[in-house]
Amino acid sequence: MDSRPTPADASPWLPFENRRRARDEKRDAVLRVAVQLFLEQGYHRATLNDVAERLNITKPALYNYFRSKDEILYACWSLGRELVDDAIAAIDAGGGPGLARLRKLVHAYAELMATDFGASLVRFDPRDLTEAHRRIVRAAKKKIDRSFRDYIAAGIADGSVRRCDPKLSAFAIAGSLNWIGHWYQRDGASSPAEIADEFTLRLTEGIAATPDKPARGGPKTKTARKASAPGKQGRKPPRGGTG
Amino acid sequence: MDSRPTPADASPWLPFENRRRARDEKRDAVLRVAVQLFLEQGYHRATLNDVAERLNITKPALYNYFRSKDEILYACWSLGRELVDDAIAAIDAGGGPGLARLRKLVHAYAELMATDFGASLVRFDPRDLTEAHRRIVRAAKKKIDRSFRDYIAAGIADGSVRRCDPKLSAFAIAGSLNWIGHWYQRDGASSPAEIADEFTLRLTEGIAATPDKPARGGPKTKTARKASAPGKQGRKPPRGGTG
DNA sequence: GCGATATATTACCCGCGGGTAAGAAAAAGT
DNA sequence: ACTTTTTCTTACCCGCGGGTAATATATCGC
Repeated sequence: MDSRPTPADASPWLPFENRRRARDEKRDAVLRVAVQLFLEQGYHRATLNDVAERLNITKPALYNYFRSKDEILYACWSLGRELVDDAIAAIDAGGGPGLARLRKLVHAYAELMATDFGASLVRFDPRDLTEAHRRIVRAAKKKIDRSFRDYIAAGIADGSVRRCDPKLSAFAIAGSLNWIGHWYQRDGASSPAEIADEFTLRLTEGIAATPDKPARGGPKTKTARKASAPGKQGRKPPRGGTG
Repeated sequence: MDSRPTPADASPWLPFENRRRARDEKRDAVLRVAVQLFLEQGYHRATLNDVAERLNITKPALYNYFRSKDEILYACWSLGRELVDDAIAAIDAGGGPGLARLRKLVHAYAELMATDFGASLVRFDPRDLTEAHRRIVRAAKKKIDRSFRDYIAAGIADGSVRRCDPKLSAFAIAGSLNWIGHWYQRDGASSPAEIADEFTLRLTEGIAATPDKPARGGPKTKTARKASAPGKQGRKPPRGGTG
């Protein structure tokens, strides 16, 4: 019985059936629900009871997988961090002129901001974490910021980017991207891919060395529909469905 | 004794002296301290006891001026809103080409983000407010967004701005500005004026119709040191001192 | 001075929510 | 089938913090 493929987003704790999945899967399920709830209600308003309820379990069961609420928060953030790190690693490995790398990063980051774990990078408050975790967060953010600046600086060096202050330019670009995590919603007018395409263009055309002739034909953004970022992304679908 | 001119940022409730100031001044003092604490610790971590303590009073005394914690939050936000609205009104009154108005708005908004009440516009979570207040917040944000879009659209119409999607461009610009409210700190490397100058340039050069030849000489940002935005800003110093 | 009003204090309530203890129910080992 | 181990539930603790009641102290009009 029960040959249904489990709706992919469903809880592994089916109301009273086969509870036999691996521990890690359950842990992941907790995180998926938690990040969703934390984003939806805000960390402080979302209670562990809420999280448990959505999983068809009770609060204390969560403590089999996590030691505290803030550890769950950190784990969510941590998954998002992995995604960014992978993206950066892939770009670094790829090489190319500074501007090209910057654009890849902008594109990948923009798409990330439209995912739950990606958004958690910018919507969670580090002050809710322990000092130890907070240090890690600070370091990770610094690293991301560094990537933006390095690509810009590299671009200036290799001539693909106009002279500018890499620090403030990075702030401007990253700020714009981070904000996506605050306003993007699945039922919005633009798809993540469209947003990423558009932002990649807009945020880099200002500092690109070559004027770049931005689509004289019209403001249509659906030019680069070809799934954009090739590798890196498909590894761990943050929650494939329509949401 | 005690002829000191009260350090300007100090509490009107001096430990045990002349408590005789006007009600509104005290209310304002509550808000000044509250917004500071809410930003510094986060709304949920900051307790009313904390607020009261910094004012040399006790928690229940606050209830002479506000009915609840979230009302204080709203009042803080509301002050920030006034500042933006004033800025927009001044720009609208001034007229000029779309790009010029957009730049004025960017500049004013950037400087606002470096103030407590300005930052509260983007760092407070509307979900902490009552539904009624939340609606007001939504409307206000929509209005601000509208201004950005309108200036861009006007710029496209009058030829000062290149063709682009006003909606996404506004998102990109506003996002970048909003993010200032998250990273700016008084002891940072750049002053609000410098940041505002730099962002005004960077965020609009991409969509400006005239290439604008951005300072070929070098990445020095102090070019536009001439107090930038003329009127509108000096009216109500958000807290003049060095902070 | 004296009563009325505004403003502050002390002492308290209480609900919410993170976290825990003890034990039931599955799963797994043998 | 039995024990052992893991996982989950029921029932609870308790501290924090928003909010209130009752009362005291200024302040002001007279």
